[in-house]
Amino acid sequence: MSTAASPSKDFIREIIDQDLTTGKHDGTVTRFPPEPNGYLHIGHAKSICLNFGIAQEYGGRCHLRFDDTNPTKEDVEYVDSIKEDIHWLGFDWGDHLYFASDYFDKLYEWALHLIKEGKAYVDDQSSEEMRAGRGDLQTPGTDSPFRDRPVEENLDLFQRMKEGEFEDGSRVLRARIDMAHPNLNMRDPVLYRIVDAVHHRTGDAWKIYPMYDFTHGQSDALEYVTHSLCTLEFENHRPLYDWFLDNLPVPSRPRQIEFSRLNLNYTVMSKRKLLQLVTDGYVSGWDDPRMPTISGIRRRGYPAEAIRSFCKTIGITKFKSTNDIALLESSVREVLNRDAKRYMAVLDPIKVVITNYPVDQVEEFDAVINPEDPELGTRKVPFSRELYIERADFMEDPPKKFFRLAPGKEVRFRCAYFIRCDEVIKDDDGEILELRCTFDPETRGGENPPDGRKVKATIHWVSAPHALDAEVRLYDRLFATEDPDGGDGDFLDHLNPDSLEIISNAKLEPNLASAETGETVQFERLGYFAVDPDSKEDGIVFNRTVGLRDSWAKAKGK
RNA sequence: AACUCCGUGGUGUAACGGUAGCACAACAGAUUUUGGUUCUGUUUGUCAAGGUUCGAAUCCUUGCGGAGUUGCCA
Repeated sequence: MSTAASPSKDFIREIIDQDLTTGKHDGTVTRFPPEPNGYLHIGHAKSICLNFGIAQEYGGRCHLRFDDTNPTKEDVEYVDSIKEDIHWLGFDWGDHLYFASDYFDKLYEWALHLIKEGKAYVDDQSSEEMRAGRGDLQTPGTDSPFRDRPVEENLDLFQRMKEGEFEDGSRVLRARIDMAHPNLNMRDPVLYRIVDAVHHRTGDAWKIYPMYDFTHGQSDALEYVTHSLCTLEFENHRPLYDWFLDNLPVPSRPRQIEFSRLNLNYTVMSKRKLLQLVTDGYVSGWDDPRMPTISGIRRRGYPAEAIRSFCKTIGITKFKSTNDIALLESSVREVLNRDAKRYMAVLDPIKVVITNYPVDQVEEFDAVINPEDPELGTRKVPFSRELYIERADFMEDPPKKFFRLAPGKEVRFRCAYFIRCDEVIKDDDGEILELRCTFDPETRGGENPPDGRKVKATIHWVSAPHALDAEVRLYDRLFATEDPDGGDGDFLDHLNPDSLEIISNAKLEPNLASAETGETVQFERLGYFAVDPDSKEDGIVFNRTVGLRDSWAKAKGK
């Protein structure tokens, strides 16, 4: 369905098309292979949309495989959150949930195979010695003194490594390829290392663990993955990926294809840095709404559909690029404009008293729930003599282009009446306490009056006695500079000190009492706001998802 | 000249030897009971130099620029 919608295909889909037409494959199998050592972020979303998206489009399947070959870093906690995030994004792996650790026996057997073929050996060098022997970018490496160890000795040593006879780090199993290879990954890479740790799935069954390189391609082959899609930094691992497939009796022949990872400006994406933000308390957790994690984005109120459409617009290429956060926000607004219910909320209230409105009278006005979806109908909004409006919607001494309320000026209170400001009441410090205004009964519902009078602005309001109190958390970008990773110094130096502003006395239209946790609504003229899980019975909490486009703010800034 | 990969408006991406297009951003204007939405228009680009060709963003050569790679991480 979506294949017909997109006029052009990325280079990966073109390769798949070709493999299908040439008969190289008669189906398409992809996989998403996270290591369960952290939370997923929007960069992973790109890969998820690619792999699961291809499976959908081609009627194939996409496996979820946890790359759990390093027990010191991994945990089930991450397995669970990763599954949740993928589901939230709208994808499902069906019965195809796998773990690299499922293949430990097979991989061990294949290691023995290489040893017997003279293509792997046990190396007793320390990691320092190995590093020295590897050479560097310019100079070839030198052979390990253990490189020509007899097969029987290798078999014996490797088995004893497995049985836990040796200390961590004392020996490794290496492939016997070429110490002078221009690609460092081919200079006798490590296949197995000794790790004395409890694995979250295999417990203490293993004392040795395979490396990523010795695991990934073989796992793909065992699962009959046809196209193994990964990011660019694995490009120079591909010769090794292929070397294992060439030298092992694998059941199928997957192909690794690399694409460019996602970068976004004004944020960081590396797991290490995100972790530091959490552990050092710069954010409230992995799901802090300012984080680029899937859980953060979700809590912020970004719809999964917007993430998917964003991933579609940025495309798949091999060139390094940095996407503008504005592009993501534009996808978010597009979905939310279509779907979000509208309400009125006042974030920074000033009291307004309608002096000619009866003291105890309350009227209910009909307000459209979503102009993009008229079938949703209308809601009732109470209006009374005392109201709140936004402080920014009143100026005592307005500039020419200011259309909103000012002394002697008239505006429309949305869906209610034309209101004129007569008087400004201030305290001794000159702080505005309230505005005294009058309404025009001939403008009921906000209609233009019979005399043809017009106003230039319509502003939102909340009836004071009916208002719900709420906390609203306003988020801005976490970093003040476009590329916090670039340049000199610590990325933490680029943190935006104003990335969170908490408003504790926001006034909401009473209909908002029924908003559910996780729901994202529009506060008219302000932006989109999502109900935070911190909300309690007696106090609702909103996160600002993203503001509305604001051409007045822009004009004012000039 | 280590090796590999990559260079298209401000950003992201298309054009598969035949009119450089789309989205975001920006800037104008129209509509509007959200300074929202919608609609219209405008500005800005093929890294460079050679070559092949009737014709080059696309093919070739050279140069320039960027990224990745020297974990017993993935």
